Amino acid sequence: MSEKLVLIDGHSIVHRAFYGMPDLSNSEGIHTNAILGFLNILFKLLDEEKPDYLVVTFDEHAPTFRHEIFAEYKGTRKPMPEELRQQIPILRELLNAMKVTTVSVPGLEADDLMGTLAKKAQADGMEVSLVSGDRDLLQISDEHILIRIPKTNFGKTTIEDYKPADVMAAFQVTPKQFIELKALMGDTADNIPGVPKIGQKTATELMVTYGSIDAIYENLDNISKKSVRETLAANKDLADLSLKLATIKIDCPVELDKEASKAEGYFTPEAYEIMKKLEFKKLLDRFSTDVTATAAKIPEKIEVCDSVADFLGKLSKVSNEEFGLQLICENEALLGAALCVGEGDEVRRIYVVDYMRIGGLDAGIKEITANMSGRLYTCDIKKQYDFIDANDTGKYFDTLIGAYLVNPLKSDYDAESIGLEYLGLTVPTQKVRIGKLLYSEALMSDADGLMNFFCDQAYVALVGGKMVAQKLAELGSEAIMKDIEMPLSAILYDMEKEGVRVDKEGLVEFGKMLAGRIEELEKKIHEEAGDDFNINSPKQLGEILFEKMQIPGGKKTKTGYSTAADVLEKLAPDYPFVNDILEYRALTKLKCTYADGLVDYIAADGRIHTSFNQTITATGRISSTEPNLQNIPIRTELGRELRKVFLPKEGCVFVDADYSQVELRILASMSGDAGLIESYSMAQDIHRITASKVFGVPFEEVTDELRRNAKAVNFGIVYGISSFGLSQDLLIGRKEAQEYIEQYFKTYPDIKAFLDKMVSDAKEKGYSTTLFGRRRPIPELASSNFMQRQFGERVAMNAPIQGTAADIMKIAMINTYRMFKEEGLKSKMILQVHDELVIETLEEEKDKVCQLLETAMTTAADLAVKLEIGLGVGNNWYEAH
DNA sequence: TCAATCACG
DNA sequence: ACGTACGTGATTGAT
Repeated sequence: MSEKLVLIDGHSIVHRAFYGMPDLSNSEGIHTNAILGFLNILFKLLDEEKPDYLVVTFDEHAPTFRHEIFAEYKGTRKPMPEELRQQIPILRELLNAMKVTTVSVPGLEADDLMGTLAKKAQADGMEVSLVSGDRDLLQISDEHILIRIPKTNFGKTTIEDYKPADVMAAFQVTPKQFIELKALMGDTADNIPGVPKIGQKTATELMVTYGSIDAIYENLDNISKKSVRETLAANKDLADLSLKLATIKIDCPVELDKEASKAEGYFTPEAYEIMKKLEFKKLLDRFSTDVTATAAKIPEKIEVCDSVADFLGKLSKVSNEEFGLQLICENEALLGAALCVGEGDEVRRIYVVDYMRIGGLDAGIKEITANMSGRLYTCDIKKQYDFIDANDTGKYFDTLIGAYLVNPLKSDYDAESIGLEYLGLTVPTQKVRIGKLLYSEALMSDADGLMNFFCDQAYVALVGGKMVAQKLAELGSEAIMKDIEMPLSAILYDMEKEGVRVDKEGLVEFGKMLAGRIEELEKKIHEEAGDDFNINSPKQLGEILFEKMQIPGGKKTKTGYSTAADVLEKLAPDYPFVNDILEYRALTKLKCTYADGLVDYIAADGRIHTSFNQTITATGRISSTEPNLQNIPIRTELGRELRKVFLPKEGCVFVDADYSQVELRILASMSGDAGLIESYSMAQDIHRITASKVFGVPFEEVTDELRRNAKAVNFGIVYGISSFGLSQDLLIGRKEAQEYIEQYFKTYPDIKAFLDKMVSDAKEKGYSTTLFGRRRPIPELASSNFMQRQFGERVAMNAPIQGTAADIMKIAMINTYRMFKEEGLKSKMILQVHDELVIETLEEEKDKVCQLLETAMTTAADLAVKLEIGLGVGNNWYEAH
């Protein structure tokens, strides 16, 4: 079998990758999307083709023969975006480290190098794949030269392949003719203004008829269409020039160095280091363990205790110093523990199992943590509070939460990513260590894997945790960690454990009721459409609406028609059918996500135990998953009914407390705008008074519509307002929206100044800050892309406000928790919905609870405006809110 | 696994 | 000339 060579056009592929991949950077802010996209394409090619040789070509910054014959050559090209420019030297360095042969010759373009190498290799009897983003290369296509053009869209890569026959099929011309076709169309002379062009259709026709540019000019008189004839006649020189520019040289002075270009051995330690720095986690898996072994390593030795007492003794001994502790918890049982102590070369790892659960490990650890005065580092403490005393959380440091505070934008916070980022360690994942086994199963069948997994975690918790703690100190975020996040972790643990009681029968009943109506609607919709299509498929629905039924209001999304609610709502008045769709959507949502969906989460105790996640959001809010209890319907009456199935336990009621316009109050206070502050002291209804001031109407004469508009502007301000966004929301013209905004800023001038300052500060520093010092980096502000930058600006306006609101609610929760404890109440916080708290309380405690909530929540922050709350009491969530 | 949709603050 | 409100999570259909 003949040998195979893959040739890659470095510059064109890296460009493709850059524009096709979503923006991406590592934690140091180095953009990496083009590099990653390039590597994805490279490895896909290697996997697919398994070539014998690989060469990547690059252009050099030097004039080429094309510049000599045509001075303006590529002269007016758009400059390369800074984000891309930075990545190219890194990519070349990486390719070097991977021992990939890169060829670049000053004065020669990548195209020419590739053309020459390809033709020579073919002459030597090789099969060649030539990979480029540039169609000009199609002229090189030959019997043994396959041209491959990759397309990357949002990280997904597909490749178009061209042999001469495919060129023929696609363009009706041979590879040789293809370049003449391009020359005829003036493609290569793009930069010369004022050149009339011949369209692809005409050019193809001419080429098919006459075969070459020369032949066309010989037959100029036979061309019937006058305009074409004249254009051709007037531009003969240009066509020749175009042809010269676009013809790829196949006689450059380069040779394939077979020895150096062997397609193997890319996964070198040097490459590993670079990819690690770039945080290409998926690619790191491709390196064999002997390569990763040369990288930084966790000390291997583990001291296994043969008795629980021995372990507890050792733990007790270090409990007044800093130590890492990772508990093996499963189903409220403690199966074992890993301890990490010491510093530098003296780091020790100590391990114990208590799988029979007779050693008293659980009680021992609880007692030691209750009395310790050192600092406990761990990964994900919330999962371990069953066995860690929670009376004083200030002495605990959850390394994952710490890393989140350092940078809340990362996608995951686990020992692997923290180990990599802070220690340069490749920590094997749980899957690598014990596969899909449960801890209890691993204990029996892969005890070593389990031990290594937990000892690694304890190591990262301690050694990585110290790095994280140091970073937090540098950022001035220690207080947020110690006073807010760590105490909160224990509260969230309690809330999850407590859960919320849900009426299963009620939920099932609600689902059944919806099912009937849904079935009717489905039948009706299918009848009206004359087609049993899948209403849940936006693709099918779009085709029915905008093609079959010819409803105007066409395209929007990449993949076809938009059938989103805001589009359909505009059509609904004219088409009752569309209304049925909207109702169908609303009902199926209620049934699938809520009625049916929630039933599956009701535990044996009749309650739903959601997870409150502390390391997800960019702004500092918490999130709720499995199930999400922060998006239970309320905006429509039918949806709101669902809240009647959320019940307090026997003998209890719900007390529901929510902040009143907390974000707007924060805005008023942080900006110090006297007008807005005064508005809050003047009246209860902030939207009405805003309308009165902004639109210059006496307070009593503010119409509902004016109030609605003012409310929308208030919201918009908090989101980082744009006239477009406001116009969409209010269904008004952009100009009108712009006037509202201007009027608003005129009324409250300090708001405008404040928002501007938030943006300029964030631009300067690269991050925004809440009132309590929580940071959010905003890398988009440095983007060369206008859209990205504008997004960054809106984020810079919103993040301090939303983030401060999150801080305040967290503080309020901590206040509440402590007050309940001090007062000896049995009441439990069970839900948090960003600005709302739900308490399950004994009937006799409810007045006290209301009073405490009022204090806890309104004193959480000292603002220039009062913090106010709304209180409700009820026998279910519907009634209480 | 992703895109589209829609539920909440 | 672009295409846009901020922050989440679950479900569905299509790939």
